[in-house]
Amino acid sequence: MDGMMGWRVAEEGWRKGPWTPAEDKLLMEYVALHGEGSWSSVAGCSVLKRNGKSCRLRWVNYLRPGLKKGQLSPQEEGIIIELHALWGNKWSTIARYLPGRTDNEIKNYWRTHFKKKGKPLQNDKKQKYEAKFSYIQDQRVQETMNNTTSSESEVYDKVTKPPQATPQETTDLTCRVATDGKQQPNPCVMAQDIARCWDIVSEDGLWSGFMWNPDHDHPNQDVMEQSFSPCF
DNA sequence: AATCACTGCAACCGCGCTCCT
DNA sequence: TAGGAGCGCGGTTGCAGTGAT
Repeated sequence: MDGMMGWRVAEEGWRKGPWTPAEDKLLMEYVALHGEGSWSSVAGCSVLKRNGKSCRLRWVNYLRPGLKKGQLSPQEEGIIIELHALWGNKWSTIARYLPGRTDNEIKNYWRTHFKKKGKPLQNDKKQKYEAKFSYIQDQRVQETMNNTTSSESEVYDKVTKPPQATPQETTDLTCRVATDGKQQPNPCVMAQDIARCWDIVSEDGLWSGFMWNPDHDHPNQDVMEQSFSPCF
């Protein structure tokens, strides 16, 4: 297919370009057998002529169980707008708050719908959201200032920046430590932000439902409910 | 019906971070 | 502590599909 599709022939014998169903099957069998991770060993353990990087990308973006296919809902669109206004191009971070969606998908969606087009309505909406989120961030800075001895700049960093993988921040506003020891954004903080923003946005009639409607199935519903329930 | 332009999306690339030796 | 390997992330590329002319 490489030649047919016009993709370059890979160096070192690796295949590149679109994946075939047979390759997908091989990769799924490999993951079922060995689990996720250890992507560099895929080539050594299977007949797949793909490098580890390619395998990981294919798995994460297409084969992983629980992935949502199809168009993003208006709710998801709203979440992306909000989180992008807050964090910028931290696609993987944003993706954590959209179960079943990948960073690549969100990135593509943003580029397609908001960066390129620049439709007046969408720009208006985005500016509106950004203005309101700026207001919320200011409020949170004031609240945090009242509760800590941090300098204003430090507080702004905590409130506005995406979570960084530094141990010091694992107990701060934006991070928590997962059971595997890795830092994760704290969904509670985002829930509060989004819930408050939700109130504001709802006033405008821009959105029409709960952000993650419990009536809607999604693969990580238990985790999401567990994460968000203390905040609402 | 043919051609062109635009859009959406899958996949690749390079860089930086983390972990292990 | 330094260096290498592996992994994850963000940016970019290129193909396929679709609508407009």
